[in-house]
Amino acid sequence: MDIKYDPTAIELKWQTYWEEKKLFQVTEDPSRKKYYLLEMFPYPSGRIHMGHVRNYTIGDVVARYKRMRGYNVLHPMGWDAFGMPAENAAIAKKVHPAKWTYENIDYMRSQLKKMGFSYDWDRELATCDVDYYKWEQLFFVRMYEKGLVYQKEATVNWCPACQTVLANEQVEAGLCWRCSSEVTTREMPGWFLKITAYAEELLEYCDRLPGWPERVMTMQKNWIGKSYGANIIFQLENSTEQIKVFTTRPDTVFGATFMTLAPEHPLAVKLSRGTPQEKTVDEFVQRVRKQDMIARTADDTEKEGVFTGGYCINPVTGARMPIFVGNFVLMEYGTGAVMAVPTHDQRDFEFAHKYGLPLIVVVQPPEGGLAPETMTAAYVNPGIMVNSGQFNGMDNEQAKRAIADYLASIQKGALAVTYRLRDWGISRQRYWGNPIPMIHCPACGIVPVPEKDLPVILPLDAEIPESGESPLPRLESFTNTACPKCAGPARRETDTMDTFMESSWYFDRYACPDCNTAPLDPAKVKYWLPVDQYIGGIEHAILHLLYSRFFTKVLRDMNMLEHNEPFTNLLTQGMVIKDGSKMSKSKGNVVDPDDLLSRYGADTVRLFSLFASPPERDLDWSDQGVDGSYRFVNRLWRLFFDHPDMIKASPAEYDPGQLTPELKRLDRKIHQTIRKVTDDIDKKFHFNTAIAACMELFNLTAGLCPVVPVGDPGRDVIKMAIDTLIVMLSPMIPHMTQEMWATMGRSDDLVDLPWPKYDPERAKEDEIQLVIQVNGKLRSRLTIAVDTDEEEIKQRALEDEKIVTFIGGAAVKKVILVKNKLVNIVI
RNA sequence: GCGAGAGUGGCGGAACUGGCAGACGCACUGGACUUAGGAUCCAGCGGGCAACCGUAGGGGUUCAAAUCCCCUCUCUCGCACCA
Repeated sequence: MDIKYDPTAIELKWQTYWEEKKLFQVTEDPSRKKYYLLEMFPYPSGRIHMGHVRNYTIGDVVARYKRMRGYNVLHPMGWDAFGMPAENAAIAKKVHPAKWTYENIDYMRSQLKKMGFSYDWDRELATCDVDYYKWEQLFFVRMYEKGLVYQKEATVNWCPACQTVLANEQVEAGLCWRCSSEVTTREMPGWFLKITAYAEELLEYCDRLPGWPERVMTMQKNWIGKSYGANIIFQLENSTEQIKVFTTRPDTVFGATFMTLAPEHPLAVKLSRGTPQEKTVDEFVQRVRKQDMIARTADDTEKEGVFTGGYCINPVTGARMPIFVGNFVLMEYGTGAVMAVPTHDQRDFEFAHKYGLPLIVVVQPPEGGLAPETMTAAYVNPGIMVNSGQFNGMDNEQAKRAIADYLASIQKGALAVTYRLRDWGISRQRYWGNPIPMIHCPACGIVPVPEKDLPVILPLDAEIPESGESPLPRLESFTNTACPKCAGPARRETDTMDTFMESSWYFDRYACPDCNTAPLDPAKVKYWLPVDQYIGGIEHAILHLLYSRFFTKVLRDMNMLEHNEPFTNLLTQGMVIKDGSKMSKSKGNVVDPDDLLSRYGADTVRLFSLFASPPERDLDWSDQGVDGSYRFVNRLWRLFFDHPDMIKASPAEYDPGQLTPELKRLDRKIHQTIRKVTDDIDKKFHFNTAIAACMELFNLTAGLCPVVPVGDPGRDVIKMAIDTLIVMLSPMIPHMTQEMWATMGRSDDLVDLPWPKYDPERAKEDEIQLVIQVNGKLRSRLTIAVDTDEEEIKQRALEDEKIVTFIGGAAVKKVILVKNKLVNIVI
């Protein structure tokens, strides 16, 4: 027949067919098991990159595979469409963020379609659509009513390049998560979501998500950072005021000899008022607070502090403790005040030495001998209580509880738990985002926009100034409004929401994208959610995944949905790298999907993305490797189209018992390959080994094809092998396999074909190459029938010519036989 | 520093529960076909002439170790003054 493989034509043909037939459109069907497969939706930056190609190819194979396994598969796609780059483009290219965004979406959608992904495009959504973001405003107002939203003046992370506030999660090692600029701090009002109200549940459920990678769970647990300890109250000297501290070491309170406050602590400056230290303290506090996040949290920043002039009283010893301000104490954690126990905390130890403060040992190691004069470092291991009144002699672990109880009895403290997790600051001083539906009234204060007045529409007639600042505060048509309570003149909030808000519930909305009476349709959400398999990059291990878990719980508590966790299984795929590093313009190692598509077609690109490495590992992009995949695809094509009899309909049934040995081998290989491919995809998503197995089957088939003449009954086995390959490879290379299928005159769509089954009997080997070892070293082989009698095997092994020479005259000490594997003769 | 993961040919990567190390692919070498080959097909391909040696290095357990245990080294990722 000699038909040249022309991927572009074939791919367009089938993509059009799929689209016109709406083959991937799905609806709820209670009679079938659903499977919700989701890949993280992209930011519409302009064009898709290789990371998307890989992520979405992996997802598409799983979606198509599950569908062939009989599931009703939901596989949607959309756009995370609010965000800074649109504003940057507006300045650089003089194009409105909306126009820029929607044009990008159009182009990227066409790219995804060219890849042949099986999305239900009818569910497509863009988060910058009013019909999407208006519901988020409703959530916001309801959360406000539930006390989960509040505004406060706070020290916030500020990215000078993005000119906006960042949440704690969005600062990575002191740098902005998006642009890597150094983050500074600022005092400003902002809106916060009370994610801390869910800290305990978020933590607890970490252990109930067995389908998540261990390391993601660990990162989330560490981020939430639960610590057990106690709060302890210290009375100020000559004052009724108190300082509360949190400590994980209540057992060491008898050794607390001074106090350290965060520079932001209200008492820090107050205590020095009217003392000789006033000026020093003010200067110190000012200096530390001005430092950026990096300098302040860097490893090598020296611990320093100043005396405030104030004292407090140790509640158990009555000792007078000087109060310091220290640069290493964080206002955000605990209470912003630390009781310092220099003998049992390394930081306090160093601080005490620097400023000549007293040391009292209160936990003595089992071997004893710990004394303040000879200590070179804090002792932080377990031990026996000393210098601690009635607690002396107690094991220090027990003393934690005992001392906390004692403090409670004298009303000076209690057991306490503290989390590292902070509330989520969601205010962004940006234009291209979801407006926060709040109104500031000079008379009534903060008033939420009533639900009936929602949505607050982001005005599209705004122009972004050269400076990059948000135009909203100066846009009077937007800011001027009437107070919903008193009808007096009022001003709209001009901050917009963090774009992570939109990505925290888009997966719910996919279940009911057209619902226009409510954000979510409970019945549809109940059918589809939670997501069975979520796939995306590890870079969202905390950010997006933690926020989404939080949102799910909030929406659950608003009775919008019923499940507790959004993603049952999570696959974090590795990066696509080239020449040893991540693809980037500056390195000049970027591979453009469009180039690949025009040169090789989608099937080859998909195949290589899957074949080059298992999904969770980084993928090393290799141009020559792509050639290899292209070669395989061509060989498959030719084996089919170069043999006219292959093109004819289905193979006839044949009796495997009647086959020649070599064809029987092929029949066996077919069944073994189905088993292997099914296992690899189902259990581990290891497409690379699944494809390798298909290649093996192909190689065997192609080798046999010329030696089994047309008309020979054996052709049916060959035909069966090709048929099976087409079906099994169809999730990976859907276009060409469908073309081959149709060429055979078959009218079914491969996506709806049942996944092939294997016959375990036919997959069984009847002969085994048994390995014979002498003292654990390979010396000979023996071909035996499966399940040959053990004695017979031993006998034959010992009689083997090579083995006889190896053993020589030596006495055989032992013969170990591993069934159907090997014989090891020990001499 | 703490925590997690990884280290296998020239390269990407295979190897079930300890049982033939290197599947599959790339690169490379030789050959065939050819005006030509960056197409295709066939053969070879860890090192060593060999005995043998080989899964980062060293020790151990075992009849048998890439796989289990101990020590060391290297790389990647995460956390990093969290009281």
